Amino acid sequence: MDVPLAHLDRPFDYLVPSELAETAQPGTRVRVRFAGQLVDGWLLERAETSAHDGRLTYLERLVSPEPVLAPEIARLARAVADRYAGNLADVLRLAVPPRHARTESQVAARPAAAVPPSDAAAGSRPDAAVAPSEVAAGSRPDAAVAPSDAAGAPADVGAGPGPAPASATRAGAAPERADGPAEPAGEPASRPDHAGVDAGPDGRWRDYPSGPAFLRALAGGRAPRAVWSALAGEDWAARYAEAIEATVRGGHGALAVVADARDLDRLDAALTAVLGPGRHVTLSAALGPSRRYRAFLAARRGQVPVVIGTRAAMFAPVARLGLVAIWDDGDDLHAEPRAPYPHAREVLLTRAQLTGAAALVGGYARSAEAQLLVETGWAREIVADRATVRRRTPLVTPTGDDPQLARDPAAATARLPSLAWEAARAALRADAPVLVQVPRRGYVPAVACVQCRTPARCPHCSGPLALAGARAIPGCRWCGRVAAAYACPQCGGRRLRAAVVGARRTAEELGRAFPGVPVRTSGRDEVLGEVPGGAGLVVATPGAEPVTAGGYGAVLLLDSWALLTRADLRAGEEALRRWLAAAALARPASDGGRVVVVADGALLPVQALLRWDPAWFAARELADRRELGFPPAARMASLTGTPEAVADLLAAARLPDGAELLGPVPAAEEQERMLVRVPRSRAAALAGALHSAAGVRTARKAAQPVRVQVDPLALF
DNA sequence: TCAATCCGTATC
DNA sequence: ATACGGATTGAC
Repeated sequence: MDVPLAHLDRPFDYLVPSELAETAQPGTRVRVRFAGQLVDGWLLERAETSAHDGRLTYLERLVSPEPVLAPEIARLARAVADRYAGNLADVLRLAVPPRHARTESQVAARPAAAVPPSDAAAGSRPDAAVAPSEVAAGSRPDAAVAPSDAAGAPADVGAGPGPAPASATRAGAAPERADGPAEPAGEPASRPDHAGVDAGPDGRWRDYPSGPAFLRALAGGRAPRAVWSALAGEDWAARYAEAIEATVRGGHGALAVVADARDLDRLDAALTAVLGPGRHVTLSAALGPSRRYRAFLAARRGQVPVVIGTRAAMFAPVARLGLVAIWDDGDDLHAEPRAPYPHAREVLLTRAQLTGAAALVGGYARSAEAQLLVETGWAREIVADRATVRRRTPLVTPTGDDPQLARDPAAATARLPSLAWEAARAALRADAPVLVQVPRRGYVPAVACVQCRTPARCPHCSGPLALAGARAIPGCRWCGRVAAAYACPQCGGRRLRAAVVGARRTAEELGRAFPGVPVRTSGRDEVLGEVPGGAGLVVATPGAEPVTAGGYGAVLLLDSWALLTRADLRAGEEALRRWLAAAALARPASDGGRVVVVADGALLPVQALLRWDPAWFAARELADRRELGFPPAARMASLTGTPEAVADLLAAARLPDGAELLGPVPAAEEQERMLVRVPRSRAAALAGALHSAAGVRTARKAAQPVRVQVDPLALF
């Protein structure tokens, strides 16, 4: 029922009129009379009986005979709704693009060319849909629309779709052993090429000891699950294309999600090179309604075995799904901003869990969530050995805590430390391009110790301290306590200051520091995909770094201070993710590739960059989060609304044992925000409790809404 | 005692 | 939204 009210978030039974007996199949859109109104709905299941004792009404009409909602997706949507304390209707709105009638009739159902027939059993589920119901349809219109338990209530999966080691181990899905030898040890000291696909079935997965085994498992139709740390200079899109190709060769379909249009273009090109044209579709919100629906239909009808896209594709139907993949899962674009705010990584992992598909979570960096997958044994890591890492990695140097500015006056005005200036000059002399990464402005400035720059955290709850306006007394953004007598735990310092980002001007100033060198910028307004080799400066904001054919001679990471002091739980992780993404575009040290990061080399994220060891950092990060009780070690939900509404919801909620309330802190005007924290083992119970409580309120027609967000991207 | 009305709740 | 049931109220 397309009614986003929590207390109506369940199936309702309707009679199927005999003229719709054939066409009203599960997965179709229908119109029904509900509480005196005509509303849209989903036909979830046909059944011969109904548990409802009241009188049943007939379906009003069939919107279209196209069964757009695949059974697998119906189950997935229910699981996602449950995980995020949301409604099925909301998730289905995200999962199935709006119907485009003209497209639907234009694109007459061609015979499925790509993949062996499949569908209801998408993947390998024996228990998918119950009661297809012929009988009811033919004779009397007494069939019912009822998904009820079949698709609904995913057995309490403990922590939900996330890593739940116990339930994760299935015969077919056991992570492929990272078998040791076999692969060429004497890899020639060849440069990582920044373009091009290697010959051989394993492609360049050979650079990772367990890589070939992963590909073999995919090609063998098995379901390995991997967290992949890409080497510097890695052509990740080609590797993804190879993994997808292996999956298709193994007789399955694949789905890959990337963060933005640029990554999508790259993957699209790589996939076309490997699979040939017409074997995949791309799905993104940017396509527009008609093309989006067309691509969706092609996938739904099984005409292509592979779907790639941005997060709009995370629910895409894929016949015989054999692999779900996500690249750079730490990018916050993977978080859906519409209710119930699901994250692409979690959705894809849920799909892997539900269908027994393989999973690939890759990036130059590793998120704490990915680390959790590794540590719980849900997935195996695919990493290169240290010797290979060293061979591929540029030379990374920190400028130290108090960077000495370059002597050159022009460089000094650009706030360029001498180390950075020299690295850039050397690269330009060698006729190599130089990448300069500067943070975008607009970050909420956190406060940190003036002396040692340690970010200031609340002594009570470890939340971030902030200076509200001109007021000199810092307060906690989580629990609202005022930290009047704050003393830095590191150095005892008592003075705090806000981090201020000055970014844009740097770009212009850089041009002056290197007269005669062409300067290009890539950022929000205009994102460059690729720049030519040869001497030149490229100033880019994080995420907008163009690639260049031979790799950059030098990469400068400026104003890292602003990244590191963001008022965000993930500041360190995010800084490292952005640095690695930029540094990965540099040539290896053996080719003179250099990276200069303007930061203190003692800081953990900087250390991780120097060593090029994202796994090590992720392990530290996850350990910290465990200690502090932060996600993903704990599960959190935020409740936002007027104080009365939030209190009302909490009063109605039967929170699980051990639930902790943090806050309130002021949110938008007249609004406040509460955080609820539970151990991971209570995650499902928390979501259930919040959803029921929301149901109590919608049933009562409470006027003031409360926004419930499980795993909010930003905790403050 | 009965009907008009109010309120809360369910909605196939 | 609207329809319904049960409780409440007020007039006969």
